[in-house]
Amino acid sequence: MDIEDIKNKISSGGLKFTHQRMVIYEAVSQTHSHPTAEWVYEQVKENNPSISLGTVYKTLDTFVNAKIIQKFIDTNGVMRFDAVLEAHSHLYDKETNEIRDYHNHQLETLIKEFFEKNKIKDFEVEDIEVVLKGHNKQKIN
Amino acid sequence: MDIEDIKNKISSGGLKFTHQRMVIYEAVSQTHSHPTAEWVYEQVKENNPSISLGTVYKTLDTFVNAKIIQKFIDTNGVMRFDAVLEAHSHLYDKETNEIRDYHNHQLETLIKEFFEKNKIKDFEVEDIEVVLKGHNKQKIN
DNA sequence: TTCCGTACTAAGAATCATTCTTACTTAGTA
DNA sequence: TACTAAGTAAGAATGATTCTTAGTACGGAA
Ligand SMILES: [Mn+2]
Ligand SMILES: [Mn+2]
Ligand SMILES: [Zn+2]
Ligand SMILES: [Zn+2]
Repeated sequence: MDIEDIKNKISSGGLKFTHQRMVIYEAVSQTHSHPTAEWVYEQVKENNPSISLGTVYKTLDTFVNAKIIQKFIDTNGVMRFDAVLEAHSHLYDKETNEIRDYHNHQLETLIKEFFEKNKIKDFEVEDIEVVLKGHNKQKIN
Repeated sequence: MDIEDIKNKISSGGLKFTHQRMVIYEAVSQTHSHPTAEWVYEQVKENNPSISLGTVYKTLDTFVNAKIIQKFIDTNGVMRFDAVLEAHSHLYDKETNEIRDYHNHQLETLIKEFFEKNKIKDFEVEDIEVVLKGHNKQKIN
C-alpha cells in the first residue's frame, strides 16, 4: 500500500488528509498484530518525534468512526485496532496475549445461516463475532 | 439458592466460608445482568455498609480463580461477572450496554463440531465464545 | 494577498476501573 | 491462651483512555 492508496483510503472516509493521519494509518495497516494505541504511538514517533499520544488516540477514533479501521477490546480490556475490515475471527493466545487472525468463509457462512434460521426473540443481531482462546503451538524460539 | 447452597458452592471451590464471600456470591448469583464489581459493591453495601470495594474486587477474583464464577470484559473494557458456568453466548445491546444470555445447544454443537473437523494450524483452541452485538427489541420501558 | 473560520494537533491534566500496600481483624490450631 | 495464616478495610498507586486548553495549518471569502 503506497502513499496514494493511503491517501485514497483516508479520503474515502470523508476525512481530510494530513501527515499525522497518513503515518498513523500506515502504521496500523502495515501490521497484523492488532496494535494498541500505545504501540502505534511508539511506532509513529520514531520518524515523527513531535506527535502526541492524544493525537494517536483521537486519530484512531476518527478512523473507527469513518469505518476505515475497526477496533475491539482485548481480554485485558485494552483497545486493539485492525485495518482489516472484512469479517474474520481472532485467536487469542492466553500466554503471550498475541492475537492472530482466523479467516474461514465456511465458518462465517455456517454461523450466519444459523442465525438466519434461528431468529432470537426480541433481539436483532447486527454483528457476530467468534472469539477463540487457547495457545499457539510451534512458537519460533 | 439458600444459604446452605451458597455455603456449599463456596466450599466446593476450596474456599473458607466468610460473611463477605457469602453476600458477594449471593449478589452475583441472584442476577442475570452480568454485574460489574461496582454494581456488586453497591448491592452488597446496603446490608453491609462496612464492606470495602477492594474486598469485592478481591473476592470476585478469588471466585474466578476457584472457578465458581466466570468473568469477561465487556465492549467498554469493564469487567463483568457471571455465576452461570455452563457454555453460553452473550447478546450485547449496543445502545443500553445490557448483556443478555443466549443459550442454544444446537449452536454450541455446530461450532464445536466445526472446529473438531477444521483444526487450526499451529493453534490449540481451549475456549470458543460467540459474541452477538445488536439491540433489544420490545424493551419494557 | 490578507483575513477569517474551521479543523487539526500538542501537551498535559483529569478520569475511571482496577490493583496494590499496609495495618487491622478473625478463625483455627497447638 | 498464644501463635499463625487467611481475610478484610481503607486508601494510595497505576495505567489506559478521555478531556481541556491553547497553538497551528489551511481553504475560501474579501
Ligand atoms: Mn484481525
Ligand atoms: Mn451469561
Ligand atoms: Zn471471509
Ligand atoms: Zn448449552
